[in-house]
Amino acid sequence: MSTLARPVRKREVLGARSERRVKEILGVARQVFSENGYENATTLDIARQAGISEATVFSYFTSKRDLCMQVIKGWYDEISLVLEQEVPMVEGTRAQLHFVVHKHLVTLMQDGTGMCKLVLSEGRSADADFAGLIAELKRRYTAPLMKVLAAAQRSGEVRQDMPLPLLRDMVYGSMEHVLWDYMVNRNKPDIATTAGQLTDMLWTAFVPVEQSQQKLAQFREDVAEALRRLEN
Amino acid sequence: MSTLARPVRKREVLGARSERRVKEILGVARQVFSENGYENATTLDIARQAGISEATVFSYFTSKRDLCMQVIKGWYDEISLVLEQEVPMVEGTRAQLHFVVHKHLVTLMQDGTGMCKLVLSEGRSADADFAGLIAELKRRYTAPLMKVLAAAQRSGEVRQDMPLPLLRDMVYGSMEHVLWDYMVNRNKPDIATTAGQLTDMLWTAFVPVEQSQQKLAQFREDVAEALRRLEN
Amino acid sequence: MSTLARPVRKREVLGARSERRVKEILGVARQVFSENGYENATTLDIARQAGISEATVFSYFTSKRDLCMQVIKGWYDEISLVLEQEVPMVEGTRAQLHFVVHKHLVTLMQDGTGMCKLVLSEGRSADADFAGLIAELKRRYTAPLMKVLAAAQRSGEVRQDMPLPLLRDMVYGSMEHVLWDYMVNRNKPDIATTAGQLTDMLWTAFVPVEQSQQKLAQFREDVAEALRRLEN
Amino acid sequence: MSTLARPVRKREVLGARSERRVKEILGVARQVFSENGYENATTLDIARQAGISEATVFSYFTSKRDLCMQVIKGWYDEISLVLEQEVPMVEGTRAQLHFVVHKHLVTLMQDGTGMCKLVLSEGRSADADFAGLIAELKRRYTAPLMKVLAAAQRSGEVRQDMPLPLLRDMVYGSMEHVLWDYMVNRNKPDIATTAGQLTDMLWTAFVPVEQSQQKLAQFREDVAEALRRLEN
DNA sequence: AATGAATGAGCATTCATTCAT
DNA sequence: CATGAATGAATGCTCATTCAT
Repeated sequence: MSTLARPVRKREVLGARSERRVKEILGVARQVFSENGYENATTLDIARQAGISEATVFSYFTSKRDLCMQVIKGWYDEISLVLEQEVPMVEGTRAQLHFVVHKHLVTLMQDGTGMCKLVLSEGRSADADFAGLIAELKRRYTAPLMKVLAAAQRSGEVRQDMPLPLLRDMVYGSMEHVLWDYMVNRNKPDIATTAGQLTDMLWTAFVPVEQSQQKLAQFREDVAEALRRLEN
Repeated sequence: MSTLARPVRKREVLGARSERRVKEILGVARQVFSENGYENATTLDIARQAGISEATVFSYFTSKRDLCMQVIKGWYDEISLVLEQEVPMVEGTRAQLHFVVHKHLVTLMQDGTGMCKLVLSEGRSADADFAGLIAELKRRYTAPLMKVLAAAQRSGEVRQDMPLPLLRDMVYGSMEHVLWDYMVNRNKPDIATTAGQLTDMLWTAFVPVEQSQQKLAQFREDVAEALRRLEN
Repeated sequence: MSTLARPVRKREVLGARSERRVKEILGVARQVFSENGYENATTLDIARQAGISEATVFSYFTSKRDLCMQVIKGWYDEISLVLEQEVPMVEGTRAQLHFVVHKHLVTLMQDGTGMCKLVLSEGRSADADFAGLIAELKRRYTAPLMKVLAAAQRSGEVRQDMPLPLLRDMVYGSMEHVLWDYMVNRNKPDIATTAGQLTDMLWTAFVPVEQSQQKLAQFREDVAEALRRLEN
Repeated sequence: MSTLARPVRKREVLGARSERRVKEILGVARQVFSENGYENATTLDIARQAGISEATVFSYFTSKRDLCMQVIKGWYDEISLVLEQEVPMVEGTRAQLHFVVHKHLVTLMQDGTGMCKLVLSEGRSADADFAGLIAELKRRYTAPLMKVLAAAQRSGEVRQDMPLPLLRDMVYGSMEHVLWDYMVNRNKPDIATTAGQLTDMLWTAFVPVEQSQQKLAQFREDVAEALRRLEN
């Protein structure tokens, strides 16, 4: 099942020209895969759009699946790198959350929804390797925000009674559905506005409740206590 | 809406036996499609698992696509019906939100997430009909909650400065990611707990900020006033 | 290969109701076959248009091929019968030729070219039985004209230096192409006019040459003889 | 004219080897199609007989239909070219008619009548493209004779009171039936003889009636006059 | 290094035909 | 007598992948 150790001779040592080729192919493949999805994209299509032969594609990548995985990995690496570098430059937890949300929406929206579809749809696949890799990439991609939220939880700036993964799911899940809506219904919302609104609500949800309902509860407790004393 | 008018050999469902067959096939197909996705599922596989010939499958469904659409529709119809009936029986907006969240998680979790995958993956598809149908089904499925939230917005119980679709996206998006997590990492969370936490945060996010704070302030004011009078 | 002696029980003894059924089916089948050709006609289509089930069709006819053969035979029988009865009622060889030509064109043209196509196209088929039957039917169909021409040849009214089959081929071949033209190009000529012109030319071709060129040749011979004598 | 713009895997013929392959396949296909007719010929059969895989066939031809069309076109092109070149080399209208008739009979007879069957049978077909192409090819094929006849009509050498298409139909229709006879009954006539007889009759039918009779009368007159003078 | 050429393995779909009821 | 139901056997067509040159 695993695609290791085939007796096929594939290029391993990459010269400068080779490297350029690889990038060329990856570029085209990203486009083709994101436009058609994994199953409906064809290696021929990729080769033709890259101006090379199918055989050449297969001399740089062991299989269609391999190529697709590299495409996805490349995309994640790029965007992850950006987040890793830029998130720390933003000050304040809320601002960082906003930054991540905004960046995510902008990036996936401008990509024409292609990569979004690809990652979301093909992220599963019966193939375990595939799914595993994606999970790992996703972990790296969401790490910057996770770090921020974790720290905020430790400092008490964010609710501590909620599991961190749940917070993450709320952030990325919400955005994903927004994007999905855009993809399917083709009605592009104003990114800045949506990012603002989303951040607003998310932050409201994340902030410790003692600042609102919990405080109320506490106060209610105090009053109850006062009443008890009073009755006595 | 778009089925061709060819002299199709498709049987109209008439007798009781037919109906059973259709359900049988739909059942198997749901399984196969949700396990492998549309593209990787084969009609032969479905036929074999149903213990019938491929031809028989095609005598009840005009095409693979048709079959898949009916599978998805059937699944949505089931769950939509439940929601439509039960949501109104729950009292209070927050409780209704909690009910929907809990139901959704339970249903998809116990379904092995297969249908979830299928719907999410095939929701796009190059085919317009397909995507259109799914969009419609989704609309019906989310309608009960949407009604609740809309009413709550009108009554001021829920923030009015946020677009309704965004609220919906937060609810369903968050849940989807939770399920995704489960699917990929196979770590099944406690559904009741997760549903509670999610509802908690969502509700916090939805409730008008001023309202909760105002309420708090008002309450504090009232109590303070009462205390003053009492002490006097 | 031959379709004899299958253990299948087919209806043999036909009651009055059965006979009606057979005719009904044959009527519909003629339509369907002539509209779509043998290969593209389906037994389902025939059954549906006859308002019965496929199974019923197969209880009256052993196979699709059988049905088609009977259709063709029925058509030929009808038109042959007419010719056999009416041709002798026309007086004069030329008039009889004209009658046959006109009848043939009218019949095939009004039939919407369907049967024409069917007979002409499916007349061959890899099946020897099929082709054999058609040949026989054709023989009967062309017999009336053949008789007329044969008699005319014997009486010297028609050239005797041409094989009778060749005369027949000219008559039916010419007409067939005229019909073909109509079928493909959809430009319907005036039947009466075309029949007249065709008869005119055919008759001119059939009439003994001594009445024209042969007479001339004879005359030339005479003159040559005279010249010879003169030179002597 | 009507080939789809899908990302077809069809090879463009480039090298010498490709060209050979194409011809190889076309050769086999001509055989298979003409033996079994379009519907009963299978791509697998063609591939096997060509000693290659089905996939290879489909890499040179977009579809079965495409392949068949090319076969027919190829055949027509060959024979059309010959006629276009050789007919003008023959002198005299009658001789040209004879040449075309003879050539046609020889060609189709030696071809085993397979192509004849194919063209006749598939000339219609529900497919408009197909029928259209064949009509065009037929037009080209019959053009040389048509030109000859048209000129002859203009010069008065051939009857002007008959539509040109009718003349054509008589020529090709007659021949077709002769071939049909051969095909079905397997009695091969002597081609030269048949060609002569057919030409004789056709020419008799085409030549203006008055002309031949007038010529005869004129000739008789002239000779009589000469004789009178001579005798005096 | 690059590719033209070839293909094995599938897959959805069709349809004449059978048979239990 | 009629048929609903079921199917075996084909068939056209696709595509990732290999390999000699």
